[in-house]
Amino acid sequence: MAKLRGYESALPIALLRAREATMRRFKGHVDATGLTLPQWRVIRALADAGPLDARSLAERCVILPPSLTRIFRALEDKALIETIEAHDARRHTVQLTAAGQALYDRMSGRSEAIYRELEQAFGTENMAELLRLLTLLRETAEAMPTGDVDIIITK
Amino acid sequence: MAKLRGYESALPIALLRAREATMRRFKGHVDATGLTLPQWRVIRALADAGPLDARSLAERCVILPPSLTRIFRALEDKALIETIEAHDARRHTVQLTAAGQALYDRMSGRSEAIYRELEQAFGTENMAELLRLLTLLRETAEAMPTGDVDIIITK
DNA sequence: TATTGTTATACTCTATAACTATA
DNA sequence: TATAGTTATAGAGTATAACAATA
Repeated sequence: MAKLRGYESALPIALLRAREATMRRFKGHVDATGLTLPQWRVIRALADAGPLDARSLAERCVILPPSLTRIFRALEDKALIETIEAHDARRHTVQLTAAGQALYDRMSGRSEAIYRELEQAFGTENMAELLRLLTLLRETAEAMPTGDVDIIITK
Repeated sequence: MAKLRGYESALPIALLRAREATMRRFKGHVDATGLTLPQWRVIRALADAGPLDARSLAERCVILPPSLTRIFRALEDKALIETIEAHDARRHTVQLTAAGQALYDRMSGRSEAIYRELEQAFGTENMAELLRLLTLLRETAEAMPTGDVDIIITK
């Protein structure tokens, strides 16, 4: 049996470790808000895109629906988001409150500074290329058949 | 206050989403072993590098020490790893058992096939470049001062 | 009937501090 | 004294299935 590529260069692990090393730089900054990282992703996604429903947030923030339900509750308790009524009453759509937007605004300057520092050390071109490849990889993987298909077919 | 780069292109989020999309392809495969993803990372790291102590595994597998203690217990209960005595009795060093190696061998062929399929769709050059950049990013981030320094200094 | 979320439930991981053992 | 792990503990996320409400 052939040995797998070296552990260090296995793709999912390289992604995990790169993320861990990067996040470490932002972590204390997010901790200071009293939010967890998934909660912060929700705030940020809403700041970027405006009101979103649960499905969109679950996908963009990589959070499962049951977790998202709890996160909605936590963020509404903190008055950082609020539910708005949608045309389709099945959809749970939320948006930032003024307080949520203010929190985001306070954070964004510092986040940007951390990012610029990292970008400078890593190289502007490297960063641009990495972001391009990460997006392309995601789109490629999402476009591929799931691999569970054969199980479904054999039923 | 300047708006952050778009949510989609934020580095930690791009890393997370790329990993999620990639892992989805391997997930069912790992599930079939009855191991969790962190447990599987430990098996794989040991298969790649031979006996390792807790500190090395925690770092390579991105697992906190308390989690690792439990994972050692779970994998020893399954007889996939075993503890070996080290020169420094403080160190908890483990290695794969024959059963652990056999499990890894059974998995590696299928893992490699999934990887090749993804690599083909993504492009061999893209994959090589992405892995290079991920490693460089991690090394760059790890080499930078932690950013907590100013807090320490101000005390 | 299909879709959108929520609830229920069990398990694992995260995270921090305190503690034990060894060097 | 410093280091390596483990234990303790609280909390959050993961994951699946079952359910409720709406389309």
